Amino acid sequence: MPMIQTDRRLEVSEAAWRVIVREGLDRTSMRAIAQEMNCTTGVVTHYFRNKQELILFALHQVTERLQVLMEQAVANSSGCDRLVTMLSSFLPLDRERQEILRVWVAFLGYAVGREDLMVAHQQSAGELRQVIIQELVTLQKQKKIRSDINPAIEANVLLALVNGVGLDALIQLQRLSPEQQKAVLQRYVDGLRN
Amino acid sequence: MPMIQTDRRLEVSEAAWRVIVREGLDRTSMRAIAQEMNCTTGVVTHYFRNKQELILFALHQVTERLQVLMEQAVANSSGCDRLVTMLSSFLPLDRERQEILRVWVAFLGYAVGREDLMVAHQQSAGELRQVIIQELVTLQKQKKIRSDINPAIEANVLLALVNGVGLDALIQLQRLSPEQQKAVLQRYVDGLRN
DNA sequence: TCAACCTCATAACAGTTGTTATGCAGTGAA
DNA sequence: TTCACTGCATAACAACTGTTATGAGGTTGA
Repeated sequence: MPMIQTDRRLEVSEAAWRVIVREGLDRTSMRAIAQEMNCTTGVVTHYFRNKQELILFALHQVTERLQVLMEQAVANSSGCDRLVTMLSSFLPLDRERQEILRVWVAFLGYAVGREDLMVAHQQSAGELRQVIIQELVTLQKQKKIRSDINPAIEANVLLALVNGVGLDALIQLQRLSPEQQKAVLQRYVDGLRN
Repeated sequence: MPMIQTDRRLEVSEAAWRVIVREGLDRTSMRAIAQEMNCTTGVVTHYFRNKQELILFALHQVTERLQVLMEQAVANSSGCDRLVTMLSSFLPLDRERQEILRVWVAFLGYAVGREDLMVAHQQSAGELRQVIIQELVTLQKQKKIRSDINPAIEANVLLALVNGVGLDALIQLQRLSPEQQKAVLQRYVDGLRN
């Protein structure tokens, strides 16, 4: 088991992301990734035991980057606004979040029919859900949101809403504008207020 | 150009669906589909010019089946209940709708990085959106829902909600139960009432 | 009967896939 | 220096991919 530099693994993973967004996940071969890095498959196979490991690593980066975005939101606001900002991390409001969404969707489709990958998806989704639950519990203690709200359930609904709005931006030609996306989220959260 | 029996094409398409759900879209090869039908690739290539055509046909079946579900809803209810029933077609409440959702997600992920397939997705999503818009316009004329609602925008939000809730059932281990899914939809639509 | 056609099996094609083995340049430690 | 090890290129492997050509059996209609 060689000592492995995380930076280099990240480089491979990011190259994989670019190929996924540009060509699609099923056309993201070892050779395509290597070419994207201007090197050969030797690099890819050196840092990842096999493709499965690479895929899982790249998928993990989705959650990683989403959590970074959410933490930034936590730092810069409070109350219900903070919840809205956190959930905005899932909306494709800028180039970065659009890319995250596309990669996420590509992996999700790829996970259909592959139980192991779907489980990995469920785990990362569960982590994000926990963050939202925690936030809802806090808001409820502060009496910022209604007491009849069940945080565990409401977290699912909130994530469903932002994921759905994100998908809308992907699949609808007459899609919601970024402002409308934010407005939908804002209005729904306002409905939770005390 | 041979005269082609639609029934046989449907058989191939349905076999493809089963393979997609069981094995994943990228492992759904011509040979796998043929094997699912207990015959050889000769059948598949006979009824479809190439794989692209097969994929598009199978994707079209998603919209087809969703529209059938929605039409059944239209026939059996009226008012806001009808809207709820129509939108319930997108929720994975039974085996059939679960299968539709999985195939839909598989195709969507497959469409990332393939502009032509994404456009096909957008077209079918647009069709479904039109149905919802029409229903909202009707409800508004009947003064069943608020007059400040913009049907064109609200259709996106409603579809985003049901798609998001559907995804929740796929990716969350602690997912919303079918009853909770319906309740979320019902509560949101109630909020549109006059 | 015979010819046209639909339906499908079989086989071969070139290209791509993930994986593995091999080897070479560089680096740091002994 | 010598030895081990990292980082990576190269090449080969079998398996699998979509596509295409060929032909056989059955049906239909003249």
